[in-house]
Amino acid sequence: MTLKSVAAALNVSTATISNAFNRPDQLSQALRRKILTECKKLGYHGPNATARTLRRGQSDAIGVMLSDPLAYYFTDPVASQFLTGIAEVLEQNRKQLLLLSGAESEDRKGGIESLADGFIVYGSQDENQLFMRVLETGKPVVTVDFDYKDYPSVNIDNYQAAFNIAHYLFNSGCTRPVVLGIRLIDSKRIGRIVEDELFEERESISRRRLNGYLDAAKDAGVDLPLQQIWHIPQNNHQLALQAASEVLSMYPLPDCVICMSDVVATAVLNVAHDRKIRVPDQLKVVGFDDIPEASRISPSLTTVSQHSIEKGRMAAKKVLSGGPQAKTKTLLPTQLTVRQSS
Amino acid sequence: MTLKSVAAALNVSTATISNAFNRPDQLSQALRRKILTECKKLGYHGPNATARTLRRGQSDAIGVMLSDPLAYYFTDPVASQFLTGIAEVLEQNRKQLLLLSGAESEDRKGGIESLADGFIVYGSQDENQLFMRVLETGKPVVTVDFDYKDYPSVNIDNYQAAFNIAHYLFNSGCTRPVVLGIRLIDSKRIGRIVEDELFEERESISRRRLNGYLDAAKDAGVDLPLQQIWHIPQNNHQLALQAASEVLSMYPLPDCVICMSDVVATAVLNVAHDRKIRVPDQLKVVGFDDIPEASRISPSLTTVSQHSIEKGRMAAKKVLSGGPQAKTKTLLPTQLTVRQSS
DNA sequence: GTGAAAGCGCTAACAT
DNA sequence: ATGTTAGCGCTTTCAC
Repeated sequence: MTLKSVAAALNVSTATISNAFNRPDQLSQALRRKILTECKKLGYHGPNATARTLRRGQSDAIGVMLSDPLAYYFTDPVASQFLTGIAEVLEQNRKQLLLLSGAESEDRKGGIESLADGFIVYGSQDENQLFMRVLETGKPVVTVDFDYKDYPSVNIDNYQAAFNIAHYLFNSGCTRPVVLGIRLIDSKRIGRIVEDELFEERESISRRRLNGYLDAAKDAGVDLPLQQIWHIPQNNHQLALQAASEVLSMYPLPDCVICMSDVVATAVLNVAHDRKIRVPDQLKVVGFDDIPEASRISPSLTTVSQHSIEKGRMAAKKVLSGGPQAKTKTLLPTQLTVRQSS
Repeated sequence: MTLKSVAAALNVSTATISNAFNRPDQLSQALRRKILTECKKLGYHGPNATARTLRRGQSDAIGVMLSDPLAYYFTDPVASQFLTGIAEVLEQNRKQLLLLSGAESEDRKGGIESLADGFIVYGSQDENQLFMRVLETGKPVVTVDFDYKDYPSVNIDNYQAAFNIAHYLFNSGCTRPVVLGIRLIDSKRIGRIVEDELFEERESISRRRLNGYLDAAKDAGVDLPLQQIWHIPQNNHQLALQAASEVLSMYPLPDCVICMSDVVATAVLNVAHDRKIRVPDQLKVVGFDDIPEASRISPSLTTVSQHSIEKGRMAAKKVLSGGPQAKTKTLLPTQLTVRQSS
């Protein structure tokens, strides 16, 4: 069933069939209705999407690109919320959502850029080839959680938010903090940071947050030496449990654990619970993100609320409206949300 | 940059460029290497995916179709795990993942079927037009969590699993159960089921689970009348909280709440915690699915473990290997996982 | 080992 | 209001 065969069957030209589907004003109501009815009868459900895309040079799809493997999109609560926001807006605008992985294997990525009309790129893409290629297409690109040149972006102020929550903590009397960081260095191991590892100054989210914590400590006169800073290679509960387990074996116990994500913080809460460490009496715990579980868990989690769904919506709106007002860099607000864990 | 223009620039035919990318054996090593190098220099990153798809009639993408809006994919923990499993297998096999919503608006869905080489259809699709169209394509289709004619499928035995967990509960002395069901009837309201509403006998997951609970009750001589059965229109924490709140206001309190999902069960646990109802002493709570949060929450949740990730993997493997051994209906095992909440 | 050419299914400019 | 036609970028058969 192709447009052509349908045209033949109905004794009209292909253009007319095409118009019946795409430009109702180009033919009489009567004819259009008749065509549509016949098509349904024949089992023709509209123009082939691929051919249409090729011809129009437009796919009605927006690509969302992450540097991690695809599975991460579904596993991480923050990524999930972000995607929820995107999906919502795209659906309203009748666009398809194409999930792209920057970790795509070298040979597989050929020509993928042409499948989408615009791209939302989530998370830093140093050296990612696919990202560079996407930029070359000249199609709308919005970066999220990082900045690239003059491209529009959606971000939060990671430094300030981190500063604020640490500041709050140090103000409530914490003096022996531990920081649980994510991807602070390029290593698969879990553990303390060693001096020179932190040397390379990348502009990652983690680094910004760390700087916020560090400055807040300095401000408050709290000692936060390198060996109190831990690295977890990925934001994942399993790994976080392991790190938490080690951290809560320290003697003396820290009086607070500052986590770079709620996923990590919930793991700390779990371990503390198992070991009968009382939160917040003996130990305060704070996270970052405000994922849904943060308010459900007991004790509920003090954290930095960032509206990840809104981030997704915002990013989607920006790619869709290629207009100049969308060419801006947006900084979404965050908020310190104090709950039971501190 | 098109294959043609590259061919012109390098003074070879388009076929040769195409071969350089797709069939290394069709030209000399030397020439191929040279072409590839030149292409990189010119900024040509491989054949346009759309044109390639059109010409080959193959997209290297697998469509995953859900009856709910796209956002649901990312919001529901079970769907997320399922997708994680799919993504894993597809990535290994270098296929793209195309998220499709059965709730696609009428006019938007034209020709989408052609975008994927095969389909995984998740959750019952009564009357869904897109589903019917997908079937018409003749491409591989795997149904998950429901069956359709002779198509291959991946399922669990919902009846038996539900029977088992209820049986266990009634054996541990519960006599005043409440069931919290999801989409038992076609209504947006939260509340008890009224007699005739349940009349229409659909083959939904919920209905199978309900039948399992009901038969287990009968078996154990426990009274489980219709007015102890509640309906929640969607598997979502918010709605579940509301239902839980009403259920836990009953007097006398039920001695157990049987939930059709862990999302609902965690909501019950939350409300119980707020009201200082002691679980499991005063109230036992069980769920279904075994989502990650089920083992983390306190008290941890007794539930039916189904390996949703494996379900995804299985489904993906089936679509990919169109072979006859994949034409079977698979029933994945489930397991009663007893934890603190009962 | 390499090139010429047909055509995948469609849309849009132009002609009638 | 409807029809004719070129061509989107590619792959593949066939000829050389």
